[in-house]
Amino acid sequence: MTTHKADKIIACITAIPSGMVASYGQIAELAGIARGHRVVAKFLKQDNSVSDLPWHRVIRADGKLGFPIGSRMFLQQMTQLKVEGVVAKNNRIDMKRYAWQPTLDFILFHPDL
DNA sequence: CTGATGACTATAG
DNA sequence: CCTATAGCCATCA
Repeated sequence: MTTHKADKIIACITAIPSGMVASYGQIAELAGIARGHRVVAKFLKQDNSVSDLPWHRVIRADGKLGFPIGSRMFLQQMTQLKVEGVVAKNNRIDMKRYAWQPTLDFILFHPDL
């Protein structure tokens, strides 16, 4: 996907610090796509080619992952998150604790977002 | 332009 | 906890 929106989405996902996570909706808003959570989902579904993209830090707003519990991708994502210090209990992640709060400087650094 | 799609979300029961 | 539903929006055929 070589679109204008894609670049912003990539920029935002890349900005998520290790040890923290962000929801699809959160990324969409930061990328300038209000209520475009599904756009982010579709993007990740197709563009899995981008290397060094911390896609594992993008999870659902309710703390669950975007993959079916127990699936190969699910386990891979959970493993990677655990490595970064993000632990889940009962296949869920405590958003109150791990949700990334974009700093003001990040937002100001991307006026167009 | 029209309709379909998607690793989503909020709400209701 | 679960399923069902409507809403969502950029992208693509």
